[in-house]
Amino acid sequence: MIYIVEDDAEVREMETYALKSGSFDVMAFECGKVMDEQVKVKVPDLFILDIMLPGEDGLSILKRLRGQENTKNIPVIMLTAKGTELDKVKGLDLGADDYIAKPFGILEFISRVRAVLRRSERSSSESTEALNLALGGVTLDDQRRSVTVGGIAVELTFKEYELLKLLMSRPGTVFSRQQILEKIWGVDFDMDTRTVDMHIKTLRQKLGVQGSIIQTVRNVGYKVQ
Amino acid sequence: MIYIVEDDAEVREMETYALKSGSFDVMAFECGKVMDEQVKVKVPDLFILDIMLPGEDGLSILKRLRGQENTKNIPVIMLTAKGTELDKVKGLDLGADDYIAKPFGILEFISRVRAVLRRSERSSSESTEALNLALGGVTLDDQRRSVTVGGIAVELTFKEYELLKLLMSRPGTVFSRQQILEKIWGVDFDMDTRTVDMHIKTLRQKLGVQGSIIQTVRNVGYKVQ
DNA sequence: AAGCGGCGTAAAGCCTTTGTAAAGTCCTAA
DNA sequence: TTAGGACTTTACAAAGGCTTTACGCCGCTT
Repeated sequence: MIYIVEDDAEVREMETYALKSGSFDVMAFECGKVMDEQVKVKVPDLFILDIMLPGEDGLSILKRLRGQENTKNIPVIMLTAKGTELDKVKGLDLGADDYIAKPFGILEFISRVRAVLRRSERSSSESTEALNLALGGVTLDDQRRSVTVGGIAVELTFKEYELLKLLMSRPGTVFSRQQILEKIWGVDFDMDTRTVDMHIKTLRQKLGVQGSIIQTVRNVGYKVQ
Repeated sequence: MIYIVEDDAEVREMETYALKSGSFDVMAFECGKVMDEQVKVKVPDLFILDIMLPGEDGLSILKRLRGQENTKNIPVIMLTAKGTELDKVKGLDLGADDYIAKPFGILEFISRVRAVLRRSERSSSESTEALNLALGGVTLDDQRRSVTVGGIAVELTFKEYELLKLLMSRPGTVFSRQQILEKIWGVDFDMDTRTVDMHIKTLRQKLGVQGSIIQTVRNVGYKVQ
């Protein structure tokens, strides 16, 4: 969810339209005051603030967001009119995550929103990252994207690696083929394929003697243990 | 190396003496202008700025340092005379790493300098600085910005060098094209481009037989090993 | 025991990803 | 302004993984 504060109705609708067409959830507000109410209800993933606003300006809103515990780590993109103003604002460095000068193209706009969200996502999940799994003689180092069996490195392809990582992330838990397809392959998949079985097979093969840690649960799916 | 800006000669010598006795390298300047010349020659590990200065004051210098690419991540300690002034300055939060109120004891001074440097070192240890890498027959000297293969110097362009440096900074770790674009090309890159592949190609070419240390990880990115 | 559905395995074609050359663009220095 | 180098894009070739197809085996049900 993205919250926008922009006083000009036309610009506001353009931005909303652009982001929605980029398949983001958007709520737009005319001023910071109105947005504050909504922030109490739900904290968004990103704020987009116009700098020039009647009443409280964007910089002031930014400062306030940075001061509140629940919003201080939410990324903020500032929008500003003139190039000269942009430099000045950047120089202030009040902790916005990006600055975009008007006028801007829709594609650039979406792309920079995406970039900020991507960075924020990564930095927030960095703590969760660096999982280092070990089970039996099998180890998985997610930093290096490497797998060893009994200390010997094993080369896995992309799908094989993702599959093993998924299974090892929850030892003992059974994953259905449907779940596996959704997590690794993505969304819609007509459940009439042997692809998962295929990759399970090559995985077991490559894991050698440890291949038996991957167990078939008939009529349900696969698990490791 | 620590740079100090302090107009009072007596205080300046006291500070210099204190730090030298703490086995730091120090250079002291009477005003920001003089220091600027030296910064062009070499960027220090820490700035210590007096706030009250004739001409350009310390806060202004600080703002300038934060605005320049080569100094924006260098820690800064601000020195100020009165306790009341100290609070005011702290409140401004202009991004200094520590504030010390005069008068202060030599030991406290040294210990706080040490603390700031320690913190900065830790945070910058992962943001690759001044690294001297070697891997296989490939060496990278970041001081001289030179690369050799089997002892023979190889000429790299800017992007090629940055790319190799990034990859070699974490041998074994896979970098996605997206990550590479963000780190070397800058932030807002959401585009679909083969530029990275291109530079990988020329890099491998220039590294000759050692080109194979750069490995493709299909569907993920590149790594060196 | 036979039938049935689920699973294992192998091989081959397809399709996505990557390598590479070459043309094009941008930037900088003369 | 022009020339040169660095960088980027384009287009096509090559490679490799992914998916499908086909068939055999196994366990469960009837």
